[in-house]
Amino acid sequence: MGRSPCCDKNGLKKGPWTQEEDQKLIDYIKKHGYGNWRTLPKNAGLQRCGKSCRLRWTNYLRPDIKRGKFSFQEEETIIQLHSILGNKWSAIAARLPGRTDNEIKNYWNTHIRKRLLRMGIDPVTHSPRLDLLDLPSILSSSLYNQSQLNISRLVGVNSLVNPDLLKLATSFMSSQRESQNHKFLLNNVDENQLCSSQCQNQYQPLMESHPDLPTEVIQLPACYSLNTSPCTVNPFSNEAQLLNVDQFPSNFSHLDNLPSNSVPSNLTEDYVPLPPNYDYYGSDRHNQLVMDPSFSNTSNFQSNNSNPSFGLASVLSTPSSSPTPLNSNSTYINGSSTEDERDSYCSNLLNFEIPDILDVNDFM
DNA sequence: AATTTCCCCAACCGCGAAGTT
DNA sequence: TAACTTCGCGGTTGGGGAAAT
Repeated sequence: MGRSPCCDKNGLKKGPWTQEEDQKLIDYIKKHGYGNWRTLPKNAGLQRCGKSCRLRWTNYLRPDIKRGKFSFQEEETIIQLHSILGNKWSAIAARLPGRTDNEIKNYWNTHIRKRLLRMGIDPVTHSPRLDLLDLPSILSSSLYNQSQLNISRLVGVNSLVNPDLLKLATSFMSSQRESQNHKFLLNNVDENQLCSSQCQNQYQPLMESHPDLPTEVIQLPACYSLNTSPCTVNPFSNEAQLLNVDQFPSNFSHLDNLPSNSVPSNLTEDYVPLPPNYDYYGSDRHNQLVMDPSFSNTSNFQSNNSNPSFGLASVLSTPSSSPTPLNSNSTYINGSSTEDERDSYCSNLLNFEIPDILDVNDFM
């Protein structure tokens, strides 16, 4: 309730900070510490509102801030955490020492999010999006040529995405590879009747409203990794999971029968408990965000991938409840027919539920 | 070289939660 | 318990630099 008065109304300065202002703020906080942001600017001799001072300090001047490019490790961690926490940037930042929520949010919106989209991964649900499958790029990758695509290990996707759908996606690729031997692919969706009536029903409304949408352009992540080089992750542990195109059903009606809220036991096998040192980096405001130990002790959803941080993957992705709709960001292309426009259709195929055993609140 | 477009990121805005009176 | 204050979070904006034309 209530709100602090706007800076404008007090005639306070806005906009970029000068070096002098920075120095004043640093000097004051060095001497007196921070807190009571409302009175701080006055005491520090700054013509700024407390909010602005706090933001400047927490996002820029704080001595423990790590500046510079995000490491690959950090990127992976962000993705994995985002799959669990959604747009809880402060919670994500709490687990990335030296990074601020603002920095992570910016990095997500400007880099990671776009990259996931290009890779055919829904940045909100962290699920592969069949509607975004970009087979040409996948097929051109050495990864694919080596038949080493390992969808089940896609970071952040492997846990709750319906395994049959992963098979489906894999099979799409297999089938397309087959057809590539004869001619350039991507024109066989209809011919091969790969889309079930269910799928077609989901396509239908969008296709009607956007007849120009290319039905053949389907994108699957070559690897849920930011590494653009061929993935080196383990191949499918069970090659049988890679369905041959010939085995692929002519329709997917069986998907209707799949339990939407079940997590196959084999999907939990890759998980080990969280490392015990899940703590944060100092700032008092984040101390409350330490990982709940009860979770780390009981969860079976920690990935055993090389990432030392989170491997919870998309177990607790932020599907429909995500506060940020796909099209909420400026990177979301509006207007013409784009890959983003295709985001909506068929996505229901990848819906999944959070198992009851997990309490999302443990992460908050 | 000039202009336009794109992209990034620091900073702002508004809301809700938590704390205080 | 209601009213008010303060703080923190997430979404958005816009200035400026880079890239493209």
